[in-house]
Amino acid sequence: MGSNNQMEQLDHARARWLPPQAEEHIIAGRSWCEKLNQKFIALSALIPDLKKARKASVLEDAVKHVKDLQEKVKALEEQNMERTVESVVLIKKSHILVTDDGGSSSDENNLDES
Amino acid sequence: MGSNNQMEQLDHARARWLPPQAEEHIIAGRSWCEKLNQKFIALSALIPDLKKARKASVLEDAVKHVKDLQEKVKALEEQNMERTVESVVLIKKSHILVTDDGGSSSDENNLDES
DNA sequence: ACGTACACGTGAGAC
DNA sequence: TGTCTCACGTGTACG
Repeated sequence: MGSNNQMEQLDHARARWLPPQAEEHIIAGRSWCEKLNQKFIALSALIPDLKKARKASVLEDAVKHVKDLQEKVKALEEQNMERTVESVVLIKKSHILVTDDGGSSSDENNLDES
Repeated sequence: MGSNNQMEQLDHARARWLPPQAEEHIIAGRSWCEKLNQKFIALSALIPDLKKARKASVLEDAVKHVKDLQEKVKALEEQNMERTVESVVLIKKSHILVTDDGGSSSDENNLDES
């Protein structure tokens, strides 16, 4: 039988011969891909309620989550400022009550709480 | 020009003929890749101080940024709780001062400010 | 000249 | 079934 040609070597599993340089290129490409995948996994681990293990979903949900967190930070900062103001107002009020010297002649110290 | 054989078609720019099915597969693969790239861009737009426009950097810095934001949220929540407690204490104190019924019979209302 | 980063073609598997 | 998703090989470009 005359089947001992090159085709015998490069059959079922892409085992064809390559110059060592090209093989390193192949390995470089593969490990780059694997590295990216690890980072995808690392990112997806930080995202709550990740439905689908798809790359597109990881990126999409990462965007949503970052936006949510930034909103949350903003809301908390505002709330925090309110609380600070409230404390200051209360302290001032206490001071007024303690020293008993406030509010009789001025109209800007009309402090009401809701 | 007598060179109108198939070689004319598949010359310099991979313009070889393909069955329509395979061509759709090619287009599917390409648009999937483009879609991912758009999401990469969308994510990188949310990340401050992104040095390099590399996919690996986007994923890495996204992880860092999410962690930073989560820490920030936690810190703000704690601070907010402190402020809330402070306000409550001040309100209670004010109430005591106003109603003037505190401290004489109970030892747990010993509120001091520093 | 070598390594890194990437887009695309493509085969395979999932749904 | 046809579509979607992905890993990998590979050509290309940049440093």
